Amino acid sequence: MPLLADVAVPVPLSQAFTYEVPAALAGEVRPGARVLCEFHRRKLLGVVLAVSERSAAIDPSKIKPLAALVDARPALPAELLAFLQELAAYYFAPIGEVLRLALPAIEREQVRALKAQGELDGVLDLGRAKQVGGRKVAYASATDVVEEPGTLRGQAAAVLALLRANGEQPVARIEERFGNARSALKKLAERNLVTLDEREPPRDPFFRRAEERDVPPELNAAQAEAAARIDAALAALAPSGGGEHPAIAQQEPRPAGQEPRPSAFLLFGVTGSGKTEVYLRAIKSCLDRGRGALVMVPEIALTPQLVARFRARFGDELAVLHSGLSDADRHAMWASLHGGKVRVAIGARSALFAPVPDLGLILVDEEHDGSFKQEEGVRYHARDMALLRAHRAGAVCVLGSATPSIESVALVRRGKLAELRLPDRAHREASLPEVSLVDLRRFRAGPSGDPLISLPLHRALEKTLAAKEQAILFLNRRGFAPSVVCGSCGTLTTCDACSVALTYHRGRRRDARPPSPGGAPAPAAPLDERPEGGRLRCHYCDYAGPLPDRCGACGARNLLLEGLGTERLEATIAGSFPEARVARLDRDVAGKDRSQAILAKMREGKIDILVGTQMVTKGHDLPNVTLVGVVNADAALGLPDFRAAERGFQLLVQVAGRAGRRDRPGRVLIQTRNPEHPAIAFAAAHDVPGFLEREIRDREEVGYPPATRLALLRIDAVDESVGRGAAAKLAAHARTCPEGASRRVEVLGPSAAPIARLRGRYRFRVLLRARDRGPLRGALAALAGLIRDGLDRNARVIIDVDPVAML
DNA sequence: AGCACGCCGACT
DNA sequence: GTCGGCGTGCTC
Repeated sequence: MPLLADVAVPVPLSQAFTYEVPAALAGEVRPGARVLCEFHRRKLLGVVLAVSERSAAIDPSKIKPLAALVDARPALPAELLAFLQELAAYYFAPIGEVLRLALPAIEREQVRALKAQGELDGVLDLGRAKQVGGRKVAYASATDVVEEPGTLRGQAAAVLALLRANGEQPVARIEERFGNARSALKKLAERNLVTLDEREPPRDPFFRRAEERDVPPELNAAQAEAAARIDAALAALAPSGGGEHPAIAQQEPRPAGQEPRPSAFLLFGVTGSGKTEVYLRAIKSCLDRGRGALVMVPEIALTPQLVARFRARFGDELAVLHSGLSDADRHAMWASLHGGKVRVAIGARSALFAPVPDLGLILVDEEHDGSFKQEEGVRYHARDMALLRAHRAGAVCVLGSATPSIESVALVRRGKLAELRLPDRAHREASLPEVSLVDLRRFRAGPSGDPLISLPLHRALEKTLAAKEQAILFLNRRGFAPSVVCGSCGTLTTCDACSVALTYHRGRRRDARPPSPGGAPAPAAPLDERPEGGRLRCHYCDYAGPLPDRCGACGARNLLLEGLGTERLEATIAGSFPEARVARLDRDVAGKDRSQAILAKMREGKIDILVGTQMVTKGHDLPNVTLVGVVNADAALGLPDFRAAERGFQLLVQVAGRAGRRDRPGRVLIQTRNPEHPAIAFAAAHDVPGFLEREIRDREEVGYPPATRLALLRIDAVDESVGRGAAAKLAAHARTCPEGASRRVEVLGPSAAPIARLRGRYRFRVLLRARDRGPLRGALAALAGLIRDGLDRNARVIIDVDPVAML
């Protein structure tokens, strides 16, 4: 019987493909290793899932041999490989695409080896795989040979002197100083005065400057209790499989139902209660037991300050994975984990796939955060998958938050997570801020004239400035004016490709112009008063264009800029408080490092009022901020999404947590037209458990998660009727499949998506809802078949299991 | 996805 | 008369 390998290839198909393992590679091809294989007249980089001696299940004449082995040692350890396969099955995602999430770049060394075998002839790009490492750099160093006096001239003499003085140098560095030093070096080398050699430059995958080690602080009682419970769970883990080489020892997943005691936790701790210190202790005790740990944080939370805190405790034991990494650095991080040199990884969503050796602990900080859900490609939820990976690996998982997700709270109630509470702020003197609601129906506009800057908010800002303290104004809308409306016919200017309003962005900052005196409540500025150089932008596609001078529908020259975005808020505030230093923090002003720079200025007290979107919510410890104003709390609550209240609540609590962190009491003003809304009322009362309790009951009532499970089919097509037809066909199929027919799976729709057109494609949805996961999976399997070969090819269908964004 | 094969319009 | 449009079939 032939030796056959199941290989996943990077195509959007869920099956693996069978290849024959050539005799020459028989002992070396192992699961998790990358291979080159011919696939439909192309050569692709695949991953071996399994190898076995067996008779082929398909026509043996179709089976091709593997072309080459790329990894001597499998790139994906068994634990990770098995986890990825389960993830692919869970999300009905093509296995090849899922594996790609976890694969490292190819080392140039490997490429060279393959070229030598002639296997890369005709392969243009290795399936877009990045290449790193193995870049040889030439170094020059002086020998002990002494030159004959007077034989060296000018540059050669200077270069030699430099090498003798400073020791070995990269040739490139010498060239920086001496132009083309190459010829001089060649001459020197000929006379044996210098040696040249080529090798890989040493790469320090970590930060150059060493972080000073900290001294672990004393824990308070709650922290100590939490740390002890996590430690007990770690102690109960199966002993690490690692002998001499912990990274190579690969652990078999423990059979289900054999869990001795809780191994997954929800760490529910209010802002400032010291969750991070509990994480640090947990990691320490995990490392002490010889196992690796993985820390996941939301995208924006991975700041230098946070990393510094971890590095202060773990030094070079820490691999930091983030989007700003170069390919080479990313690979170096990957390799140091894979090789077992480093056992702790910290990163955002994608760190879920880090090859942490002998995984013993996964921490998910701010587990409620929406950025853990990947919203394109493989739509996985990193928090859910963290629980799965930990479970499979026989590791402990800790989810932490001050405002836990309803899902996690439900898991606690079902006994799947053990709850750990940190009820107090770590610094006792820091008290919770005083929250007051401003009912916008009852309060008029303040002196600025804008109804969204009420008199109480205006007065509070004045007071804060007078006390030389800082304020944050939170507004969930970018741009200057969120909508542009014709004053004559009322037509809203929308994007040509998307069915959404275009936002007016003023763009380049001009001097803030004071509002018209007398404070006329004019949310809409007349056309001729608006600054030059603004553009209309679509926040959903990349469209940006000039503001037309007349209405596209009726031709009237009467377009009005309506509503308030962060740009306009910044300008209005600057106009109303000319003595204050006002800055803005949103996606438009903040490139990667800019936001850190703005927050740093804030921390240094060089800003008095910071205006911004979500980004200000996560701003780290800003001790002098005593006022937080939520300009329009209703904006987040009105979305057509069953999670709108939950998200709004989390946002309010998080933003309120920015106020008054040290000795100064903080104050939070929440402006709303709906003060009775539970999200607002409970946030104002600092009553997180109360909100969770109520929200979980509401979800049960309306039959949404966590009371039920959802899968969303998103259908889109350039042609509206094609999309509509495909959606109808899918819905009909879902209703007639066994699970649909028996009503174990409820089918809602088809319906047009809330954003009915996006990037030129019409969008439809079909929602599947079930009490249990099993039937839902059954229905999805049936639909996956239909999607594969029963639909109009011009319609795209995306299956979103456990959807978060319902738009 | 990609890449071929396969049948119908405007061009050197 | 060809070059080339993208419809659909298939990939071990």
